[in-house]
Amino acid sequence: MQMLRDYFKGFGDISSENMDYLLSHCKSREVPKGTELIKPKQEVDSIYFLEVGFLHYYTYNDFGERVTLKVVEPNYCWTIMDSFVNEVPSSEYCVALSPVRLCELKREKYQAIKYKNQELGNFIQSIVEQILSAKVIEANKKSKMSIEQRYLDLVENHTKMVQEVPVQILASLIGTSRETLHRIRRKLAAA
Amino acid sequence: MQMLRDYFKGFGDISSENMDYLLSHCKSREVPKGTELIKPKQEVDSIYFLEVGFLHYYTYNDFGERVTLKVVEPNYCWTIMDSFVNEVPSSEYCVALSPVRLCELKREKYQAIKYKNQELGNFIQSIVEQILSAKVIEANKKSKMSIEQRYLDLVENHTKMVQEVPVQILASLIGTSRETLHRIRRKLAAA
DNA sequence: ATGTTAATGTGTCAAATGACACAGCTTTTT
DNA sequence: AAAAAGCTGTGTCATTTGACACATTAACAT
Repeated sequence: MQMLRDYFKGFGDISSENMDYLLSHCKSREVPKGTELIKPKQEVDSIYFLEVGFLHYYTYNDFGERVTLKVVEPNYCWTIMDSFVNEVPSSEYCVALSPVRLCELKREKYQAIKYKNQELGNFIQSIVEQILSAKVIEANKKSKMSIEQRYLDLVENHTKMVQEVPVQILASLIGTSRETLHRIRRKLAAA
Repeated sequence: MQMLRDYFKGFGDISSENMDYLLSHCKSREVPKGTELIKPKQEVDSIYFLEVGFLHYYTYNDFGERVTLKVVEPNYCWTIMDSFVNEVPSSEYCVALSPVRLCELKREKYQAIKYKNQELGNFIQSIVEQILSAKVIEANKKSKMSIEQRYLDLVENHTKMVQEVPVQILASLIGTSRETLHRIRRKLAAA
């Protein structure tokens, strides 16, 4: 749980009682490689915090191609937002790409934390605001980068992901085919 | 203000006193076409709600090309998240594409509302959660759609925007060149 | 009203991309 | 251990795209 504790700390100060209360509602869990954590039609009622390994969050487009929406890496908090917030079934998949350890926070627990006391309410509010801000920054950054720049960004800022996740998944993540990503890698290796 | 009132109502129920309190902190404002609402280096300390007209939110990439990040349309709540949340200068532009009427909510007012009472605090929290959810859904949708599908989506769900906003801006918004968008339009017109 | 700037439509051409096809490896399954 | 399944590297080729150039039209400023 130390990793999650540090993650929370990054969002601001909070009393140690409240921090312990928060952490006591999160349950650690091990998931073997290949596990389908989430399938379409399933209701997602948890937020996940990844400690070890990688998750593949993906869906299919109208042409039947698999599209990677996100590769979740350690020290990242993730859920299927639509399903979690609006209490509707997921239409997407999430599979463990490697042996994974994660912390799970159930919706009821999340709600309980929000209303436990003022400090916790404000703390959660602040986290959600900061995550929203990060999402918008990420989307804007993606919009202005070329495919090659997106790959370089992965290499630089997500080195372990590039090493451990299949190239086809990375290609889809940055919005191209595995062949084109391969050409980019070949070009970069030559330089 | 009626438009903003209805917008808030869409996020859930709230007492009429609190609704009035909320609205009393928002200031309506008219902005002529071409106004640079926001420039780089400027600190953005407001949230904007658009009532009439269109805003062009854009930046420049490393190749010096202008990239449209968002076309803000009526009944939409918008700000430069990074600047607003983290209190840093903007690195992006926002210009009125047409005569605009908007409501402005300053950061201090926003903070005051959050802490005014429990119901307002929860209400704001719920809005931020729902906006976060919408952002993620939007980004995922974009990831799985082709350029042509994105354009068709604009035609279907943002008809007025397609009519009033220059094609080059729309092209950039959906992630292509104006020539390619033109080809798509020609093809669709033929069918 | 008139010159100026911005936006649009269109054609050509070179470059980038995706679709296939297949061989070589690695990992998983039986 | 053998078979199957999945991932990777690579070449060819047709298609798509972006870059450029330029004519036409619309919007704006003086």
